[in-house]
Amino acid sequence: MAGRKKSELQTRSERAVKAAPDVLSHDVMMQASVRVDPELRRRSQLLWDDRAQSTRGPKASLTPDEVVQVAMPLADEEGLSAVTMSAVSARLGFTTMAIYRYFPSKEALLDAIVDAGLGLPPRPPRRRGDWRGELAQWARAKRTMLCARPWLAELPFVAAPHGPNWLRWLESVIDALSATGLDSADMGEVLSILDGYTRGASDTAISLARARARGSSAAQWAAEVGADLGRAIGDPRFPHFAALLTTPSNRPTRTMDESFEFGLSRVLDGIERYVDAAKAEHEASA
Amino acid sequence: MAGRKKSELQTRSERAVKAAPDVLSHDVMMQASVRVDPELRRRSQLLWDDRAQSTRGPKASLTPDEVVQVAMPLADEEGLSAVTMSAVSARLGFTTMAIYRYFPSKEALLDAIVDAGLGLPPRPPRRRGDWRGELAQWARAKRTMLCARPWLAELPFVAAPHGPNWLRWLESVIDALSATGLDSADMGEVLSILDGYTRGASDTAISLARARARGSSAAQWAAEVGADLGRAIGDPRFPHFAALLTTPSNRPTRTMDESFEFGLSRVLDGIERYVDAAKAEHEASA
DNA sequence: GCTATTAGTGTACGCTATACACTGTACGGG
DNA sequence: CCCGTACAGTGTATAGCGTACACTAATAGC
Repeated sequence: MAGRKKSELQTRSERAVKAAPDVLSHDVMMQASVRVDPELRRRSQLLWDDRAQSTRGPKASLTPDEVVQVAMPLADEEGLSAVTMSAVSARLGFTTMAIYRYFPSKEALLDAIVDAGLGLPPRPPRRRGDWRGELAQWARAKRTMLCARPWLAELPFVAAPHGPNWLRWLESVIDALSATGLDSADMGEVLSILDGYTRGASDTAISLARARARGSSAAQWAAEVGADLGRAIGDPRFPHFAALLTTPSNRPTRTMDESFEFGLSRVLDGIERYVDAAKAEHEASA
Repeated sequence: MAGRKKSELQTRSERAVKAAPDVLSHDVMMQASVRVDPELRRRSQLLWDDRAQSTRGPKASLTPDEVVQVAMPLADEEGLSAVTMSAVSARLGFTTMAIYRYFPSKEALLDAIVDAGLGLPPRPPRRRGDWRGELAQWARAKRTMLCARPWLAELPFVAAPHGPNWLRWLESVIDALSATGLDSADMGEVLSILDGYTRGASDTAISLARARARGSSAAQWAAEVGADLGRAIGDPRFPHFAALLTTPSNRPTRTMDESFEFGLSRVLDGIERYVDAAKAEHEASA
């Protein structure tokens, strides 16, 4: 902490990197004895520990959870940028600095808000074993959650500490994946495909919903996006895209939900093919 | 513009939404006559127009492009948060307010920086028609680009205007997709799967690279993430995840690149299956 | 040359996060 | 019992942000 000049808030994703992709091994994940950035460690701890061991002094009039429960509606109603320390504290009826008794920085508060915003993953069905159905259910639930809290998509996913709810979602999808019989490494990859698709598709839905709220109809949203995209028509640099815009589909138009389901099926197709192949290979060797 | 009180910067993704997914039809995209938020329209225009029709008055000592070309290294070197109006102007040797002669707001400048940061998509190969190979090449190029400019991932993808380079990437992937013979609606879905996977996988790679830059080894990154994730081990709420962490893989560990390739293959498998089915159906009906 | 237009400057404002010194409260040890 | 200590919440101050606005000075058309 000592000697740091710049605002701590800006450290969330400050340091840029030339990014040489490299080994991310399973084994290395298990080495726990390495020294870790103390600030990140602290933020992570705040998400997990119940810190209630103080005895002396006045009683706290709030809990960290109360602060989060007040801040979240603020984000829901007025967007993430409305979540300022003073706005949150005003809703609580305290001064701005009071919040710093519960969270050491806005960053830490946001971590908690995000994790609370994730909520709980869907309950597994009673009849287990249909991994494809369960993965689909998980993806639908996640998309619904992300669309319900669009401000989650405004935060850089990268480098945020992972709280209890984040881990619950992870546990949930791994639970479903366990029925595939895949190797643990493969499970990780499959998971990243499914999650990547789900988040991307949610972005699209959010983008539509947001424009809808801004103005009015889907038509207006289309006009806004189309204002960019429409430039492509007639521009010699974008012939295929222009063709895609102008060529009408010969089947009935899909709704957003149908689009999501369509893509989800393709994703699960790819996964299923690998699961089957892996199963066959496993049986052959046994 | 008149009467707006809040900082214009915060409007990028300000208005939150209850998000009822709905129709996103192809036809509605084509209705161009709808009224559009004038500010967004303005920002979009700035990305596309060459605005050089002034005649009277002193000559401009800069161009918008020069500003962007100075701002981008700033983001590369010191992260997105280092891109402040005063930092950019200082590098240019002008006062802060000078930039506002070229971009009406920081938002508009960021739009331009992002589009410049996207760069150009890969050139299509001479031998055309191998759509699977071309899609893979596109995804690899996009991942490389995203990893090289990790600050792109820090900006909310949602609702940003789409500039020329963004459209070039889109054109490029649609070009490759054209060889599939898919319906235009289907192409859109397939594209969203591939792009979602690519962006998600890039996030992971960035996260690793960033932690590497912050501290040192992959081991340290693993310790940071593991500090969160390691809590799961022994926690009764996360049995499957703990099992995944502790069960060693029986095959050699994948590198990040190998992981990406593996997932990419699964994604393309799913797409290929649909392409084949669609082709078969089309031939049957013809 | 006059004048309208425009590039860049200087100043000021409101907003942000948050450091720091303070006040008052309430428990635990004497 | 009461006093000292630890801690909750307040008040004030600061640095930095984006940007509105009034200004100066330079340019080109009439």
